[in-house]
Amino acid sequence: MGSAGSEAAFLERNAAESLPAGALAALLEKASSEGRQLRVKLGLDPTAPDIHLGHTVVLQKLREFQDLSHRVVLIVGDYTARVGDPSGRSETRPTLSGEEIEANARTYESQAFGVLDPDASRYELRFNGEWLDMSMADLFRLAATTTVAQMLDREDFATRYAAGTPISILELLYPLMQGYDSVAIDADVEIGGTDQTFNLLLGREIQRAYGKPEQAVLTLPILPGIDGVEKMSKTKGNAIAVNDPPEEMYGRTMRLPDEAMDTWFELLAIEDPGGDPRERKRSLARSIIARFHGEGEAESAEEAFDRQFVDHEVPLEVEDVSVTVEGETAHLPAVLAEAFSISRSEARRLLGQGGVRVDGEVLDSEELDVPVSRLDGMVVQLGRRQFRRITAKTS
RNA sequence: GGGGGAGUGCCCGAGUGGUUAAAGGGGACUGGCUGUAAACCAGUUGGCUCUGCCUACGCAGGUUCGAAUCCUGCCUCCCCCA
Repeated sequence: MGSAGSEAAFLERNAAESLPAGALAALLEKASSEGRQLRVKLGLDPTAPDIHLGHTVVLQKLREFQDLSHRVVLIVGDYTARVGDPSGRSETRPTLSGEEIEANARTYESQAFGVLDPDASRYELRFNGEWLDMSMADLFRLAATTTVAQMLDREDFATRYAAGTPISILELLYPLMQGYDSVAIDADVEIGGTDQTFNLLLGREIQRAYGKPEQAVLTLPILPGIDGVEKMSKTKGNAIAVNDPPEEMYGRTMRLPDEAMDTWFELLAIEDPGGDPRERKRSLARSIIARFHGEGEAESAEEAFDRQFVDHEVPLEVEDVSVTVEGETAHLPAVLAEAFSISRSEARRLLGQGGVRVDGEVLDSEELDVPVSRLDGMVVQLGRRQFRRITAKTS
């Protein structure tokens, strides 16, 4: 099985697991001998339209399949999203309207095309409402495929169950719906992070229950966020989104702990130049920006970074804000609160901690009322990395 | 249907009538050091017209000079029994 074997090895090289063993190679072989494409599935959550680096790890893998001329099927979980909050206890996830989901999906899609090949012969986008809007009878059939014991095999369910944390029936239904997606689109392969292992494998069970061939499962390691520990996610604030501005990408990458660099280089498939940690990280940052914004942007982001954090100068581009003042004196807490969208109390705290600068000079926390001329047209720095150019506007 | 337990600040988690804006930890933020890394040191982490005032311990009432702490109703969750 020569080439199919080496293709499998290539695809599996940076994967966490390829299950069951040998299945992927066998599928590639079969596809090649039958002259057909493999259908490679990825489900996505339409509540989070912005793609971050963590998503790109999986997308990159899909791209590799495409480059081997297989077909990627992205599934938008519009139906599951409309049902509402799956994890009963996480912050109320607003149920989205059809239009919002559609819009999110399109945003996601356009961002994903930064990595994926949009060619229609190798790409397909589907909404699972197409088949999940099923009758009770159909749901019964689906629900009968799996036992509670099987569900409790999943580690997070088992943990939560043991800890007495609520698990809604709806949540138990989610893996089933995801598995049914594989039935509906005849998935040959499904890809996901290692945290999806259970769901992906359950998809096999469900396919079998419906008399379909079982998909191969390829899991990829989870990319840690810029805290270097937790899974990258927007809500945890440790993500770098592919459409973040270059300067922000650069700065956020530089905050990555050294220990996480190896993982990032490997999972993002960026060449590691070696050398001292600082240079490696700078190179990592440039490569990330180059990938999503181009070489030129990478250069200028680095220059902006050096200017701001190595030379400690005010950035070239600073956001302008106009702030309302009364008369000739400005009340600092009020001005800062308005300019940076924080509370006045927080502004006072920052002032007291020496965290506010005007033109590089720390503001005296004793004087809360200053002449307007001291602020008007000046660049105010809050903490280490927030800058605003203030324009005073008399009310 | 019955019995028991629980709901505290961004998160976890102490506190069972008074000096509690609420211990401790985590996270986050600020300052120092530095490579916007790690480690470490110091501090902050409800709001405001800020040497004080207001609002807060699931929700709504009540008892009391005084409640997160006691009582009543409601909501939510967990466990056990049927």
